[in-house]
Amino acid sequence: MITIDYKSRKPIYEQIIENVKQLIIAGVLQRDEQLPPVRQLALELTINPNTIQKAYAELERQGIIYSLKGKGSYVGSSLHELSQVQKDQLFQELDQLCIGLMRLQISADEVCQQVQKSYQKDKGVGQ
Amino acid sequence: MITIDYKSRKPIYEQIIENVKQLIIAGVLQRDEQLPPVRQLALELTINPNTIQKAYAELERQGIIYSLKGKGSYVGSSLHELSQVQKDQLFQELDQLCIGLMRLQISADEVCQQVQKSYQKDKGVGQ
Amino acid sequence: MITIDYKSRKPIYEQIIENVKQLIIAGVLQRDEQLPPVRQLALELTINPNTIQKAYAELERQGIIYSLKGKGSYVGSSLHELSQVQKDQLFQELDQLCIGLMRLQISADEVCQQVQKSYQKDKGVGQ
Amino acid sequence: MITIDYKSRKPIYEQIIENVKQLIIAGVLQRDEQLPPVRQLALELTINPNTIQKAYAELERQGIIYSLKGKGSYVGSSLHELSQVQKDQLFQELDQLCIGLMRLQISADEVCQQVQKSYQKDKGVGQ
DNA sequence: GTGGTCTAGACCACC
DNA sequence: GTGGTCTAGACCACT
Repeated sequence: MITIDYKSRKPIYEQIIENVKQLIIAGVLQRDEQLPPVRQLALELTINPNTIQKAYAELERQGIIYSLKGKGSYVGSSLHELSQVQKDQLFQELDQLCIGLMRLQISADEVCQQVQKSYQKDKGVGQ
Repeated sequence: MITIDYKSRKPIYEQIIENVKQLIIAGVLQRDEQLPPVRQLALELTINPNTIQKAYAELERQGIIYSLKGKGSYVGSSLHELSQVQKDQLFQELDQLCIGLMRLQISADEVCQQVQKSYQKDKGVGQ
Repeated sequence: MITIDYKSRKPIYEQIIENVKQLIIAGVLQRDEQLPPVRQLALELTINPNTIQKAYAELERQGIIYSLKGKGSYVGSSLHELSQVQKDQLFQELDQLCIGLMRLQISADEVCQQVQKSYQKDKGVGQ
Repeated sequence: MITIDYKSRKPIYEQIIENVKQLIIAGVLQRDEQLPPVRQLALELTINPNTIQKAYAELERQGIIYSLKGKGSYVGSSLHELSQVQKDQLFQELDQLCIGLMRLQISADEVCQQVQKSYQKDKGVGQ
């Protein structure tokens, strides 16, 4: 459900944060549903529990999830414009990327074709 | 000519390397043309000269540029498939981005429109 | 009668212990009087009965109360200097607090005024 | 300059956060002044550097300080109502404390005397 | 078993 | 030398 890119420059704990947010937006994780326990997720991803803990702590600080000591972590309520913020962030990254692509004399059309290809390839992955 | 994103996670010296490569590929910097001196570029970007130095050193190690002690740094000759490698890297990043966008239920078409917009906006910047 | 601060860092079962002790010292709970049954108190405070149980167990270990299987828990006899120990603890906390207040350039007089206000506000609550 | 109460229930990293905030408010740490480096402070307090790091990270997140990789951490600018917030928090703790003190039949006057004593004792410490 | 905190020690990128 | 991230392993409080 949650995938990590170990080669990425983005810290693992931030990747987890992004992942959880997206899963909530996509409706995979519902309101008040329990998140995978820290240790279990650590085992699944073969990552140190502290790293998961850091991600969950930040999610709680943002009001995205809430934690009950000794019980677990759960999807919270304050998710209003989560989706829009995420989208803006990704579109901003896309913008940066396009600057680089332009400099390589790559046409917008070719980029779009590549986008279509990515969508085909990953179809069904996030569902 | 060279732009730095200080908020980016990508190290400054790597941003410089990328920038120089793209400028060479785009033909802005020609063969045997002199690169901006380390100190001057450091002043322009208000960056520590060591950081520029590190970028230039790596570019020389890769054979992209050559340096003449006491004279300056110049665009080298071994640029064969520079372009293709760069393109592959950027397309891979684009791929990662698409995964996130799909999860937000954003259609490939909307992404392509955004790409077109970016191209319009930045037209002429990199030239 | 017993109040819990769920946001407090002090564990719930310790808060209960403190509360019971203070109620005994204040004379609200008399010698050999029955304490609220574990399950009832759990319901009132919407807390896990185990937590109440843990508090009562510790109170019994300290000799403050005694429990009769199948009957209930009762206020015990060994209460000699309970009051003094409690007072010392609270005064120590007060001391810590004053250090922080001093650093904020808040005068002792202003603190005292605040103390008076607290006493006014809570008058009758603990009785 | 920074003091930790190891017996306190309040996590060490939170105590550090409070301490730094108070030092800034009291004017001991000025705008753009460098904070003690993570490792140095860790040595002074004989605390793990990770704990200091956690405190600094949270302070940066709150906009109280800013960090420059490889250079250091510095006092930031967004300190507007820091003082008032801190005061409110401490007064709230004081309020809680008074409730306990009242139950022990300790008069407001006696509490105030104790406050005066604390102020005498710690005079000059925070300066 | 679950989250929260802390220690010890390591590596990386940047200055 | 400095901040940022991560691992490994531990203890505590709560359910």
